[in-house]
Amino acid sequence: MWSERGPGTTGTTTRILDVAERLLQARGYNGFSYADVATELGITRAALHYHYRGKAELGEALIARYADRFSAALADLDATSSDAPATLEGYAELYAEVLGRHRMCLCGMLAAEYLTLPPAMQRGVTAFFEHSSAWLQAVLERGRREGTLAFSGPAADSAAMVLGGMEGAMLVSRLSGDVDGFRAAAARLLAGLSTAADQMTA
Amino acid sequence: MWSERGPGTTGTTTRILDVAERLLQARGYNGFSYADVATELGITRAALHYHYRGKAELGEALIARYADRFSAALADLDATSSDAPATLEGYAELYAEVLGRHRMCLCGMLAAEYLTLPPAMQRGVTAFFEHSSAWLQAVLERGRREGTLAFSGPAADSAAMVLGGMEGAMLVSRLSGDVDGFRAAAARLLAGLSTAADQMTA
DNA sequence: GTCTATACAGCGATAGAC
DNA sequence: GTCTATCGCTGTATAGAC
Repeated sequence: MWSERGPGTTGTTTRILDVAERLLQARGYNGFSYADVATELGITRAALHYHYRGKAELGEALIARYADRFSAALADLDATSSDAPATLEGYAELYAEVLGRHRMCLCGMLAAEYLTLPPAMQRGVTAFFEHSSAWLQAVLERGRREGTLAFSGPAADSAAMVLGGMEGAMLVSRLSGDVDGFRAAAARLLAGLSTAADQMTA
Repeated sequence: MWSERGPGTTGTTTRILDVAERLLQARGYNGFSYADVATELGITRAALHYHYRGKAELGEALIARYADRFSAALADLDATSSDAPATLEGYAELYAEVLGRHRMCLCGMLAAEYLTLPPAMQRGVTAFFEHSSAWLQAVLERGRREGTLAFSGPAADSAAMVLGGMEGAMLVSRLSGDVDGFRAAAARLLAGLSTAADQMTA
């Protein structure tokens, strides 16, 4: 589970990030408070300010850690997937895992609240999507070269379709908690890119 | 423009809804206040409470009006489109118009904040997506019967793909204000459903 | 229908003791 | 590293005058 912290680090800073991350992914940046985090950890708001100067700094740290973890998961997909379609299936599964824990993608959530975020957080969110989009474009172009993927027009357009499709399917599926519905929608989306014979029967 | 109010009704209640709607679509339910709406209208917060008992009631009214307007736009597409692919293109254009005004779909925004919403608003959001999904399924099945659309598996899966794809592409495109990018991604998504010869070159 | 005035809870943040 | 205490601000909401 790329999205879950192992039992490795148990320092206060890590525990703060873990609690705040869950609250942010479930309720949004404007939907949780320092008090929520502190109460859950059994400490006071003032103690939180020792670790993170303010909510904005906490937010920046959350984006940075999430982006690093996601980036590592993408690199792992590159290293272990047999071909481009398998890479894309693995990509969809990253989102499915998050949704299975009743959460929204952290940066997808922040994208909705974008106009209310501190500038540094806005930059982090933008960078996350640019990085994801660039990675997707590379996968798509590789697949087209390999002959395992087929699509017309710029790879950037199809990358935007896949990225947006994952975020949006997640956003809507979370309302009913329907992870299987998400997987089915994601599979349909990717089937439109595949050259495999089962693309119409998958 | 289905998403824009004409100069017809200029009553205070309508003007309140117009201002609050724009704030909600831009900043989210937890991202604007009664004071924001009142200030922009040049009245006090207390006056707002005369028209809407509380923020929750205002939110319910916003969802109801938006859902009605959207529903009417869908009915109009049914009545005026030549075939299923044209209907889907019109559907995508509804979202493009909203995005062109630098807004997120009202219910897509509320989907992100879902867990923080009053129960009555949650029901409204759920109903909006169920209605949209049912409409999309009907369009897809009609297109498959007509031979203008091709997809495998339950229509519900492809409907979820289209619905989620629109919401997500919107969510991400709004960060950079790239309406053309949205249109391109939406076109790629719909191309995967079409039986038309230009689906690989559109 | 809109105002002033006010109540009260919650927020993020800081100072200073331990 | 965590506490208590407190500040200033903003949030929603209400009472009562006009």
